[in-house]
Amino acid sequence: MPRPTTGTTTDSISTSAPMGRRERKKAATRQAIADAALRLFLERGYDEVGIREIADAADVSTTTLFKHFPVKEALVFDEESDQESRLLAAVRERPEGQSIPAALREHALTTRRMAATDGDTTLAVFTELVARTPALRDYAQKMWLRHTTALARAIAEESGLAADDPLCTALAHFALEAPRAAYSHADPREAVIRAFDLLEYGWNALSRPAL
Amino acid sequence: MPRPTTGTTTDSISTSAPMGRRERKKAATRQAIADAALRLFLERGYDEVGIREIADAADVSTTTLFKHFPVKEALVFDEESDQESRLLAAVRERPEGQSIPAALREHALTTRRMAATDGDTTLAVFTELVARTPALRDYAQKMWLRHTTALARAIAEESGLAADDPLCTALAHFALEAPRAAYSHADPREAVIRAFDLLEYGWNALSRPAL
DNA sequence: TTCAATAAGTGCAACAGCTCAACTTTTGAA
DNA sequence: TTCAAAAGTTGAGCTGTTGCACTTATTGAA
Repeated sequence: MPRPTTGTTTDSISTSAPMGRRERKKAATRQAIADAALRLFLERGYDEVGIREIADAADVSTTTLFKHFPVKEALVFDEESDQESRLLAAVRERPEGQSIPAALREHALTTRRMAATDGDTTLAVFTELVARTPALRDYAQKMWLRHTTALARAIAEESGLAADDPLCTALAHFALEAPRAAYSHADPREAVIRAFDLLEYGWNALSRPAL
Repeated sequence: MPRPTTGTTTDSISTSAPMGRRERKKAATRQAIADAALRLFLERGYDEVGIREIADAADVSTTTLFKHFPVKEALVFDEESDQESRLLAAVRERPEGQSIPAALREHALTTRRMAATDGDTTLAVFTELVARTPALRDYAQKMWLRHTTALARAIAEESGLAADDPLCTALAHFALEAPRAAYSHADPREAVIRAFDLLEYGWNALSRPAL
């Protein structure tokens, strides 16, 4: 998910704990690096900007940069844990009567890159950057897949199946893969919908063995 | 898929065309590189062996090595096109009355890493190498995913759906992802079976709109 | 047989991403 | 005030990978 601004800001973080000077400085450094990186990436393209250059622009050493971001791709994606929360919430707090796959479909359509370009140009440009850069696409995909386990657990709880039922893992994994499967289609949105149809029918047939 | 021998061999290739000296030498060089690489990898682990060392062992320059194999991971996996053929054949030549997902499940169970350690220790050791090395796991996965398009087309032909029906893409993609979804389970075999159950029910419900 | 075109291979330098070890500064608290 | 941990720096260096200029070997045709 994109960061809200590109300008150098010392954004307060949503945690209410009043962090000390130390933490604030650390956050500021991190932010400066991320801002510099995003600006350069948008200007010239991801592959055209090197780590050393970003470090220079943020006025830190490359070593420091890598202490804040484990790999180059991570400079682009922040807030991974927030995403996981939203994903799980989409399942847990879905409307009455909505199936789990249906909730996941909705979440996929509104969140992940499927969002129609509504207003926010910054977001649109950011999205385009990711879409155009294979390394970033791959990384984004892996990011989502990292949440498979948590999602599978949530699915198990919601459905009453055993926590380690392979069916839950399979649904979780496939649901997170769906946008990628749809990526190369003429109409990705439609492709996502159909992919979830597949999952929904299968799930409904299998998740209530009692019926 | 593993290569049959580790010893340096100038294996004849199954193509009947009597290749000239040039092509033969090229193939021999390639084989020497791959053999050296595999031997070293098995001895000391993938990450512990560098490109320069492999090139030395095969007595070629690193430049030459990269002319034969585009990336380090490719040193381990050969015969990618053969795999694709077998995958497509599994769908096209499935027994009468067997559904497409069922055929894919069977193929997944008998081929990819699911094979019980039956006899061939070389294969077992090779499989273990891949399983233990994240970079190789990822690469193997990408390899399979590269066949999504071809598989989707085969599925479309066999089912009578439109060639670009998203349902075919989705099934193809999910079927190729299934082993990975199952990877971390206590009983991966069982997990693969259940994952394909999900796909099979969904597919059967959706692939015959006329019924 | 000769010869030019082509492909394979070489050597080396360089770049990009990333890590390591040793060292300095800042900071929070005792 | 003191002191250990955390944050940051420096600089060297490793690894995968590429570009470039160059040498050979093989081949198909003249």
